Amino acid sequence: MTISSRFAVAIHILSLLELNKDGVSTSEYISGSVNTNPVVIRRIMSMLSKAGLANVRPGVAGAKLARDISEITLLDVYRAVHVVEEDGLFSVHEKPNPECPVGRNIQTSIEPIFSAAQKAMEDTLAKVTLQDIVEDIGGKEANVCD
Amino acid sequence: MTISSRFAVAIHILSLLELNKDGVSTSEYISGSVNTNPVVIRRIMSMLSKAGLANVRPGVAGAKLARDISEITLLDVYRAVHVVEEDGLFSVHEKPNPECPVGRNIQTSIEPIFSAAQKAMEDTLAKVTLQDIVEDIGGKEANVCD
DNA sequence: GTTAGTGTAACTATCATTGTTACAATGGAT
DNA sequence: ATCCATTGTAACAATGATAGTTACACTAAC
Repeated sequence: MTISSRFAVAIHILSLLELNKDGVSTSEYISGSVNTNPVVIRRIMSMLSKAGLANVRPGVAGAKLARDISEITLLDVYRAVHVVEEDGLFSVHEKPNPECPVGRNIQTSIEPIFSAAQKAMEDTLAKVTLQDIVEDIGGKEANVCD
Repeated sequence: MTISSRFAVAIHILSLLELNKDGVSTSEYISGSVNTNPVVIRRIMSMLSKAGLANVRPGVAGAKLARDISEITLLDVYRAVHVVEEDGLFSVHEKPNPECPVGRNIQTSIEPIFSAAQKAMEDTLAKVTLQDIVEDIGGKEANVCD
């Protein structure tokens, strides 16, 4: 099991929007950098747009960041692309036997721990901004895709 | 996406082995508490056995814990059932365009962060032992499944 | 009006998960 | 030695998510 690459692609997209901020970032252009189908990009872009991270308009070529990259955390991106639901990282078997002490208590015993573990992961994402990524990626690279 | 319920079931199984330590915990018996098929239990038990957390023998009815529950962390269980590979919680798109500064750097920029986030989650699991679970579940419950 | 680009539905292929049946192998009970 | 409950595992089905693809309606810049 893995968390969908949608998340990584979304980070890629937003970083590219920043580094290509003076150019026109169409889904075609972005898909060339990500190396996938433009529709995949548009689907993710739609989620980013709904989450208020990027702006796109039908008919108008090119997406733009909706906020400064220093104000977008990886947690924002992660939530935007719906890769993991709230308290939904771990799944728990649904119908344990209520006749059994273990069966009738296991869910409530485990859930807070699973929840805390998920939160620890998400807190880590919250501490990183797109700016950190872009600095790491493009700080030394002068140009954008040819 | 969710982490397989194998993990939750494994915790359930091991907790049950503890609370039923004086009884005979066959896959049939356990499956009754988990409410699933005995084969599902045997499959998970096989992983727990390989990981040195439980002992089972072909032909001999009933599994037993291989260690004291205070010495088994949820991380041990999580690793045992292979729900997430090392550095494999997040997936990264595999072939970004090397011609593009973003494409050729995104993977190495993101990976350490993904790795740290995963580690934060796993560290949380490492801090909880089966004893914590069993105390929470069965501390007040006197009996085991009828 | 033409045209490039976005939005989205629909379909495919692939994969992991979970449950199921089936059966060989094991070892305790008799 | 035989019986038989149990374990170990292969094989298969059903389900659901993912990622890619084609197709096409809709939008707005020119």
